Amino acid sequence: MLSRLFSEVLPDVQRLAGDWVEDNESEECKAKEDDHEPCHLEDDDLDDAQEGSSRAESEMAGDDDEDDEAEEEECGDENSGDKPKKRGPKKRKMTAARVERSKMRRLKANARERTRMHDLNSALDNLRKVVPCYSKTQKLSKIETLRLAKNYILALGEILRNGKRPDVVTYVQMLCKGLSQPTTNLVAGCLQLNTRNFLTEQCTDGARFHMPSSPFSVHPYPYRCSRLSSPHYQPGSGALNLRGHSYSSGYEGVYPPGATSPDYSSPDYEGQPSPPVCLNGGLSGKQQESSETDRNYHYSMHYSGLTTSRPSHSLPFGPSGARSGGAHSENIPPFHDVHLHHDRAPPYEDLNAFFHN
DNA sequence: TAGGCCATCTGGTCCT
DNA sequence: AGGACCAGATGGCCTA
Repeated sequence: MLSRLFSEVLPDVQRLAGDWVEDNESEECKAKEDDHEPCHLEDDDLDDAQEGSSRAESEMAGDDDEDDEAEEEECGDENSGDKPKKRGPKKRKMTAARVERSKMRRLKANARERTRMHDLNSALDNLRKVVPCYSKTQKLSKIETLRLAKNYILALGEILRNGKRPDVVTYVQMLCKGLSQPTTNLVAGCLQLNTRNFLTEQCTDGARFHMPSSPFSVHPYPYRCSRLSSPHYQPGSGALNLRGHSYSSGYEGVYPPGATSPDYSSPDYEGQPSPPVCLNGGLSGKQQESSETDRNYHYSMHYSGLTTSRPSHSLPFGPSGARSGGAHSENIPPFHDVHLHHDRAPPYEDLNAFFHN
């Protein structure tokens, strides 16, 4: 909470800090003018910064008391011995003023670097929002976000090349290639949730869902995982293991819910959180740990402006967050705000149309 | 406590 | 000359 607040406020703070640095610099300039010293950085300052930063650092510690009279003093002491004189520009001692300027440069550079990293992170956040699984509370790590994004691109490219939709399992496998087990479980869990949501919606509500944007094909047979069909299968305990081809629950061979796709062609689309499917509800780990019969997950589904609640929705996935990891970590986030994006894949028809244009 | 992830600082390099 | 970019170091936080 604090960190989020901090991150939101930080840019402003940084701007303020930047102003502060600027102000300090100008104040410093005033001080230097008072001392008859030019406030602009001199060549030797740059030299100090570029060739002797470490030296500056070391001298920063102790030379602060040095007065400016010594500034023009050459470093003759180090050459006073038998050692041959060093070539190159003569190094000047770090005066207090130069140390201050060096500090200021460093502060400004730090602020720039922070801003740069924040920009990078916000771009990464935008990327998180457009890859198939998105959660505000359980963010994918940076590296996993990049891997998933790469897989997503490759999967979509594969769809384009083959001209046909992959089945869900294949799609999940493509997406999860190279991902860590927790992330694999998270993504697969998201996809399966999506699938199951659709089932529930359709069966209990008769809701009319279209899946124009789903890249999935109907699986020729209801997929049953080995674990599910195994007598040893314990509901709720099954970790998805896509790499081992052990899936904890059935991909029922249906389309996941499609949704009103955002206008990706819109220039102002910047990876807004996907509106189509939003899972809310008590899916936190602690709740799920309560009991087997308590695994009646309530969630609401936002779909084209429609919000419904569905009780008694059983999940074969265990609880835990993206960071929980572990052999049985199903890495299912609390689902307070999980957004599923795979339905954002371009409609097959659209892809074809695009292909033939 | 170890390991993963992250933010930040820092110095070096390259570019304009 | 200054900024962007990069990579290493460091310390904090969180979870198993």
